[in-house]
Amino acid sequence: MKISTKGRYAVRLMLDLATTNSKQPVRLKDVAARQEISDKYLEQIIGILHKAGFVRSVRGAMGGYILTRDPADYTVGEILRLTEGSLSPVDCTEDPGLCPRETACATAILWRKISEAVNNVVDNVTLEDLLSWQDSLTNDYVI
Amino acid sequence: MKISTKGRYAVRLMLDLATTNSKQPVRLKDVAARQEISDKYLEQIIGILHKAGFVRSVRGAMGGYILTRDPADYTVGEILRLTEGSLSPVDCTEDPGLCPRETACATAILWRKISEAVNNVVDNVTLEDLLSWQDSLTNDYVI
DNA sequence: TCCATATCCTACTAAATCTCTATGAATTAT
DNA sequence: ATAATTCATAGAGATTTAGTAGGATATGGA
Repeated sequence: MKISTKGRYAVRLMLDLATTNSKQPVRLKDVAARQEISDKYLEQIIGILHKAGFVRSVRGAMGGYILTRDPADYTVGEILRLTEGSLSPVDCTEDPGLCPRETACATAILWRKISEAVNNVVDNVTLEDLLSWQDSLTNDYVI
Repeated sequence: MKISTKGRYAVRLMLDLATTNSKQPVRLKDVAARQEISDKYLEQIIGILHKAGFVRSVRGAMGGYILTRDPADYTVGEILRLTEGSLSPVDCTEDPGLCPRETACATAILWRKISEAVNNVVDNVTLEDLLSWQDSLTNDYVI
């Protein structure tokens, strides 16, 4: 029941881009350094996000990546589903006909409830929410 | 983000015992046949449940397993945590000090929200709930 | 033009985890 | 004694995870 590094790194990567939120492309190497993640691994992950149109890339020297939308317009759910696949705890809730026991299976109702609970969180948290949480954490609230 | 067969089978196993709900011990072989699960694999799983006191065992011929409590007194959360380990999507929410970024990490708040959402479901669903759902599914509701 | 700096692409791999299977010992009703 | 059952542990094949490695491609600036 774990989210793999791929999905977690994808969220941190997107949050990092949202944090700098510059019109200038951000180098992946810098993100990797700030987030302390292997840059080669991040390359693969941003490739997925790029292919899905979540980021725009600028190739060559002085290149990098830029968000294509406003941070408020990315939900964590999109990012996680893209990189992790379905967030359902079982496959049978996704794919009707997968399980012959389907119609009589009480546990399927349970798995669906879990799935809905997870979706309800991730589909209602945006990168902007993460940004504001980040602000709250880093500010000392000293008057 | 999947629950493994171990956890899912454990729930189905416990639900099966709750369904027969007999004072006589239920043979694991019968559970395995009904649930179409490898009986040797189920042996391992019930071993965990037995060690935790969730079931009582009767050894030897005519032996088997019996629930130690009323179905209403088992939450799915207990069963899943016992067999799957923590249901948190990341380890850092469980183990303070695990991650050096802890205090400034906005994503940790997200993971905690997901964790809470999952726990809120599984800790509020009992075997008795599963039993009643099962009844609704198998009954035709023909008047 | 040439070079340094980026992204882009694909293959590979070590380690862990998952999902059982296998073997046999211990226990008990008949 | 025998058959049926739980109990304990080892191992194995497949899959997934979490990266590495090695380059090809594109671009800004000297």
